[in-house]
Amino acid sequence: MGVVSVKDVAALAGVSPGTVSNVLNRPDRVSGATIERVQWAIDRLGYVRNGAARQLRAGQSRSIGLVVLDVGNPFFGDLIRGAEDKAVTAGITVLVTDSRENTDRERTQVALFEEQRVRGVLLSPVVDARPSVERLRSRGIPVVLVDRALPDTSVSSVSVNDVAGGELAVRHLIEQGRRHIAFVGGPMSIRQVSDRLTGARKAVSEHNGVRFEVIDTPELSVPAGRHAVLDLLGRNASARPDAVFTANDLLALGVLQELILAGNLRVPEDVMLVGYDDIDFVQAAIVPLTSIRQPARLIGETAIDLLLSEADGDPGFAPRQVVYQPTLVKRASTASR
Amino acid sequence: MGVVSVKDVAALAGVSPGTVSNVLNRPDRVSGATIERVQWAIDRLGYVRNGAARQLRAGQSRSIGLVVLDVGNPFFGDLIRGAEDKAVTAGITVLVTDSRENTDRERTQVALFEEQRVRGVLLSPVVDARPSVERLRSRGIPVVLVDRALPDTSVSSVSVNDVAGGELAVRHLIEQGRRHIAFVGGPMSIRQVSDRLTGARKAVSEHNGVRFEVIDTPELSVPAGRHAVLDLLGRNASARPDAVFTANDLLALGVLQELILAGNLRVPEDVMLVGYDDIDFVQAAIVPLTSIRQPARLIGETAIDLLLSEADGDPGFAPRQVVYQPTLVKRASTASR
DNA sequence: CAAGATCGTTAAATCGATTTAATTCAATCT
DNA sequence: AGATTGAATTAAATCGATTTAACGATCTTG
Repeated sequence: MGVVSVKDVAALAGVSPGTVSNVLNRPDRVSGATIERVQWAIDRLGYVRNGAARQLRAGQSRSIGLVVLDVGNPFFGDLIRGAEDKAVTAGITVLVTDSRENTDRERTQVALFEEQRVRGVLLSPVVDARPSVERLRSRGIPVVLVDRALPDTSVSSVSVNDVAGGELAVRHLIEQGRRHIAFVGGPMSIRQVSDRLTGARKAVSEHNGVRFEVIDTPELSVPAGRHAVLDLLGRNASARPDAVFTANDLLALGVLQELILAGNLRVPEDVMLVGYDDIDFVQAAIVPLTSIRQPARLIGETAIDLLLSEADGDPGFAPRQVVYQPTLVKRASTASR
Repeated sequence: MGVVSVKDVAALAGVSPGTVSNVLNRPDRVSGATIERVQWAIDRLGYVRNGAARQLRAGQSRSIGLVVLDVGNPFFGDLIRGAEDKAVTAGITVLVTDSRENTDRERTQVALFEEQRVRGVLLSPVVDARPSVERLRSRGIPVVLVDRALPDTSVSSVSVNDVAGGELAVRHLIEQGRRHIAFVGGPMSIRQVSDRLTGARKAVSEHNGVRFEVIDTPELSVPAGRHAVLDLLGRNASARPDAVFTANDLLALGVLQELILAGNLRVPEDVMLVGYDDIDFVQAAIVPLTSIRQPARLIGETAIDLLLSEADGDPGFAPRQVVYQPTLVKRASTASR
């Protein structure tokens, strides 16, 4: 029993394997009566196409790969949904893997997609996208970078201006009257993090008399945020920042949590707080958080569009770099009385 | 250029394709000198195995499929991570798709995995698991249900006792002195939801003089939670529940948010609140939420273990149903003064 | 009515890697 | 020397679906 192939179906329907294939792929070339007979045989035997064989012949698969930095992060959850929605309408499946912000895993996963001869890859790269991009490119597999652009224009990307986001956040804090700002985030090897920091510095440099400091974290998580705060708690009021900008919302939630637990510092009175990503949860936080919003879903959708147009090989195709602008969403964590 | 195959590698290295394959798969059967020569040719040409061809011959792939109800939900994020961690150690890749709590999507995705001849499928079913399970089973593809068991013992599953979870939550509310409890959740077609409700009813029935009502929601999201509250806000104090138990944390966060925004009802004084899943964010909520914790990561890990042992076809293999017990995590939202 | 066009179908080649059975050649044994 | 063993390698078959070129049958058309 077990494996039912076209041959079996063909035998039962009394036709050749080629005809079965035609029924499946170009029914217009087959007579009505034959279609019915073949369909009946297919149902009878419970036949299911062997994807591997199909793909081997076709040379490419019907799926695309998506490598994200962290499936647990709701920002990527939204991005994935945007991508999937667009992909299904094109009859294509999105296969998701999680690189965990780890270069080795990213490499392994890209290599797997390469072996699978996927139609294309959406990549949210850990550090330097170039090696992975080169690899895929040399094999003729289209790549679109998400949430990150490359300096040159040879590869398509959909990103958000992270420098602008950092600027927005810190400028807002300065406008709210704060003069000692701490940036919490890391590792700096992640481009989004360093870009946001660059933006923050830029905003600081536009004003005189603003102190700025950086607290490096090993990862972008709630616990890392909590840990980063410990350093601040011991200081006396004059040495302590009166505002914190974090590289993402998870960190911000961690910071907030630890401040509340410590009990002697109030948000926003003593410390204002701005996060990044505007995930659903920040508006339900102990103190609703001001955050920088990125159009996650839209990024996913646009990325699929770019990828498919590149994969369909329009002769006049040229890589495009789409850059969305982030927006500031003000909430209680930066409200001045 | 484009496609480099074993043939090209073999030609350049001056050996037969079979030897190249041996170098790749059983290097012990090949002499040292030959290995080196082949490796050199592989590097030189940038050869990458064609997964489809490999799999066609092998009859099965090196990946397993995981269908979750909602990638955006951190509970599944943790589950995915647990599964991936276990899988990589076995050299297997996890392909994730999101059914969006939609039966048609689930069917499509299961069918895709079927075509791909995956090693096995981890399924978190929308409604009735049976059709999908039957299909995969009849094709000899192992299935493990996650976050949901089937009444009979013919299929492996890793789940959490949702009835017990509902009981835990409501019993706690009653012990805290509440006597009018509302359950917020839906759609009831999702087994987890109805099980939690069953547990809640059970706890209610063990005490005299406890009022209980059900507010049905169309989905398990923050907005759905907010919407569900609107009904309660208009009531006067005697008709209003003094405690709410929600089918998951997202709903609870929505409920909390709307109560805070409305302004006239305090948590926990006027309304106590218990959520479900204990996602990271609930401890950073405006009022840290009491919740029912499920060992998400552990579920993912265990599911992979069961799947692999079934796939490896130990002769003495029998399906196992692993049921974990949920635990109550008490926080401010149910603190009595 | 013969020559061509059309339609439905099929036989056979193909995609690329793996595997089995066969072959070669050198080393070991009697 | 002749026979035996063993290791290294190869030729050829195979997995299952798709596709190309060819075929026979029916239908047009001049």
